[in-house]
Order: sequence, then structure tokens, then C-alpha cells
Amino acid sequence: MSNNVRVRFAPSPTGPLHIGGVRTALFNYLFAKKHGGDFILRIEDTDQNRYVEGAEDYIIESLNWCGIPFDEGPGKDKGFGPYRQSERKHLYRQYADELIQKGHAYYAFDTSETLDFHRKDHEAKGKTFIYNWHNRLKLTNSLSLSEKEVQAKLEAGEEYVIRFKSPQDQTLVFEDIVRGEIKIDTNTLDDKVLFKSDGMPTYHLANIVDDHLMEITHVIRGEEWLPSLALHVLLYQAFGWKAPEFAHLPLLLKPTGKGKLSKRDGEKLGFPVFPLEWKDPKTGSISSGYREDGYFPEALVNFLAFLGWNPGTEQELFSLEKLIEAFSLERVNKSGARFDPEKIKWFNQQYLQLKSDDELAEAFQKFLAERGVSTNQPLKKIVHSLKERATFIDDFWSLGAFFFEAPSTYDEKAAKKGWKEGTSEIMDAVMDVLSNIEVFSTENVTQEVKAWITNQELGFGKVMMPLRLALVGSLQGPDVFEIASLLGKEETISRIKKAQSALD
RNA sequence: GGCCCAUUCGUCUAGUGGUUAGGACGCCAGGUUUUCAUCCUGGAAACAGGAGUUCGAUUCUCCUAUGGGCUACCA
Repeated sequence: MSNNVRVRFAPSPTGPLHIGGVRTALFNYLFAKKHGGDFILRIEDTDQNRYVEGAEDYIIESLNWCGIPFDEGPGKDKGFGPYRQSERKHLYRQYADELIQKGHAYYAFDTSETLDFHRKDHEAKGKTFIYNWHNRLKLTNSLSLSEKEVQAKLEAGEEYVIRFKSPQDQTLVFEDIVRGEIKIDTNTLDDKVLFKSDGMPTYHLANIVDDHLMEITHVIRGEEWLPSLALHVLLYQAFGWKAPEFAHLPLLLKPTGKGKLSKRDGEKLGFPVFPLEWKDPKTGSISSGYREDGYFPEALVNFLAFLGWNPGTEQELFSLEKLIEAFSLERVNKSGARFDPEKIKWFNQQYLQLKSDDELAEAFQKFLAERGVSTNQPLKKIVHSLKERATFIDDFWSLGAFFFEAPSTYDEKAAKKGWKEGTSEIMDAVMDVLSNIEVFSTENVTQEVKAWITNQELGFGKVMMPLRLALVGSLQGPDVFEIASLLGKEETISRIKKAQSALD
């Protein structure tokens, strides 16, 4: 493969980018970087009716957050811009005209009403209406009309579209990097609209023209485009252009049930389907995002990379750099992958373990600040003690709230198990031991209390359980002595007293 | 309905014309942790079905079934 690989991610700004789109972008990015090429972002906004405010910014922010920024795109023109199709509007018409001149396209004057009528009529008869070779001469277009009639309609300003004239009786054979050889009978193709009556090209025309003009070498996109591959290849042929190589990625499927993962699944199934939180500008409704739900971008990226691809080894944890190194389109699967929200949690847990205590403390500090919690506590130590049982940053809070506030209630079961007759007297003695410790370090507390227990021949359970109960409020969490030392002598003793008055 | 694509544990997947069909998530059990979780060890769990080709098919071919996609002047 040459080193001037150019790939593009070409979403349409019709709403927030969903996770499947992120995966497509990721594969494009990995492939480009693997070959030292460029990753281009092109905004396909040819359908003005579906344009959603803020969607483009959202897409860009999502790519950045994931760590897969584009090399070229809106605001980063490297000589192939503009990168929004709406700003390239003036370019497309000439290509549609060129196709007409070459006899590969034609004007069609059929109104959407008549077309709708035909479709419904056919449906009622159990057939499918296809606008192509078998009926195009019966419809209203520059193939069925005389040149004069066409000219008259054009001059009268009648609305028209430009359709591609699909060839007849050909078997097309082409290569897909993921799927291998694909064969298509051109007689099953329809005469797709290339140029709309509103003066805008359709996706098909704009896509081919732009990929050509932007010198795209590899088109890596979702499997939903496979049916249009024939049209696209035909278009390249009609223009006499060299077609890029194609790779159609398997789709992301719903975790349960039928169909591909859709934007609505998130709310229904309780996991984000968007990288970032999204607020719908019209309805104001909010969809959750991986970023806001506490996932690390590297966990998302790693997880997504393994949906439909694998390196062929048993290693699963890959940094972005390692992914780039290991990636190849040849190892992409053909079949759709169900999205498993459980597994991404595991990835997140793995990545959290990889982070330093400093990093985690900083993130936790931010979390606390947002909640208005005072933070005189030694966060780094707290985070360190809690780390191995955490999956998300906010677990430090749910797992370690007791570090910040004395328990106000005590777990009932735990109290029954741990606080019995005579416990209070033992705690009195423990407080004595504790108050005599000069330097209240984990080591010292551990040593002194353990020695005392052994000395008294008390049994560890009788001391440790109520002590934990007093400090935490339940029977869980890190080492009791560590907790005690983190809390400090004064607070530890105060909590024991509080437990005595609450549980006796 | 038509066209196209796919099919290995529940899920993501590895793999080969002859393997005890491997790993990961999740699940279960045991161990460690005088708590809980982590962690460690172990376990249950798959080649959709039917015909061929072959000495032998999970692997190759065909058919069926199932799943998925597309079928707009959407992308």
C-alpha cells in the first residue's frame, strides 16, 4: 500500500453521532494512521431538511474526545476544501451534466406524487416499483420524451431530477476488502436520483464526486452501504475515474432483540449509545453519553475496536498506538456484532487500574468539587485504598463516602453481626489503645491494636467488626487500620463514640 | 415481497480438511483477603440444520432455516 493513503469519515449532521459512527470513524482513523495517511472529516449535509443545529460541533468534539482527531476537515483545509457539502454545492451540477452528455444520466420530470402512486399501486399488487430499464420509457423523462418536449419543460421551469441510467444485462464483479468478491446483476438496480429538484446532489453523486476530488484512496464505511456499492462503482466508471478501494464494516447490533443498534436503544436499555451527552435542540430531551457516564475514552476506543475486529492474538488491552500498529482491514469480520454494555465496563475497570493515583485523585477532586464536597482529605491516599475495587471515578464516592462523612446509619445486618453485648466495653478499651498512639500511621495502628488484641486474647472478629462498623457504617471497604489512619485519631475515636451511642 | 450480506459458547471472538474447538466478558464454585470488592484457581457453556465432495468435515460446495441490511428528490 502506498503511503499517501487518504480516508474519510463522512457523517451527516442529522443529530448526535452514535456509537456505530464512532466505530466507523475509528476504523478509518486506525487504517489511515497505520499507513501514515490522512483522516479526513467531510460533512454530508446535502439534505437540508434533516440538518440539526449543533450536530457538526458534536461530531468534532466526539472525535477529539476519543483521541481520533481528523487531519483535514472543516476549519482544517489542506487544499481539498471546503469540507461541507453544502459549501460545495456549486461543484456538483457540472458533473451531473457531464453524465447526461455522456448518456449515463437523464432528466426525469415525474412528480413525487405520481411516483408515490406507482409505489403504492405496486405494493397493493404485491410487487415492487423500481424505476429502471424495464419501465423508464413509460415514465416522464428525457429518454421517453422528444428533445423538443424536454427543452420545453426545462424552459418552462418545470421541476426535474437527474437520474442515473443503470446499465442492462451486465454482471458486475467487484472486490471488497472485508467481504471479498461481490457480484451484482445490473438489471436489479434502479435509476437512482443523482441530482435533486432543490438543486442539491443526492448522497450518491456528492459522495463519488467528493471522494474523487479529495483523492480518497479507501472508502471504509458501514455495511448499510453495500447495496449502493454497485451504483457507486458504476458512477466511477461513467466518469472514467479510478475507483477507491472499498471496505464495508459489519454493523453494530442491539444487545438484545432484533436489528441494528439505534439511537433510541440507549434510553430503552439503560446504557449510552452516544459518546457525549446530547441535548436535543428542539425537544430539550437529554441523551446520556459515555463521557458523562464516567467512561474513559481509551476504554471506549479499545472496546469499539474489538467489535468486528481482533488482532488474532489473545491480548485485549490495546492503547490507541497499539491498535494502530495491530490494525488491518483484512482482519475485520463479516458478521454483525452485538453491542455488550457489560464488557465496556470491564474495559473501563482495566483502564482505571492502569491510571496513577495522582491522575485518579485529580479526577476525583473534580468530581467532588462538582458536588460541593469539601476536600481537606488526603485524596491520593483515599483513591489508592479504593482503587482496586473501582470501575468508575464516581465509585470512589459510592465506595468511600465514609471518608468524608461519619456514618449516620449502620447497616442493620452488619450491626446485628458485629455489635453484640460487651462490644461497647471492648470499644472503650480500643479507644484507650488508640489514644496512646503517637504517630497515627497505618503501620502503627495496625501493630498496636493487633498486639493489644493478642494480648487480651480477645479474638480479632470481636474487635475488627465493630471497629469497621463504627468507621464505615457497614462491613465493607479497605483495611480498617488504613481507614482509621486516613481518618485520623480524633475522627476515629469520635466515630467509635458515635457508634456506641447509636448501637448500645 | 425483491436484491444483497452473514451464521463457532448467552455475548465479543480465535481456529483448522484429522484440535481435548482456544481466549475474553458475564455466570457458578473454591481459595486468598479476620469485612466487601479486587485477585488467583477451577467449572458449566458453541461449530444452525440437511445433502453432497472427501478416507475424514466445524473448515469446501449446494439447499433450507435463522439473523441482518437495503429497497426515498435520507444519509
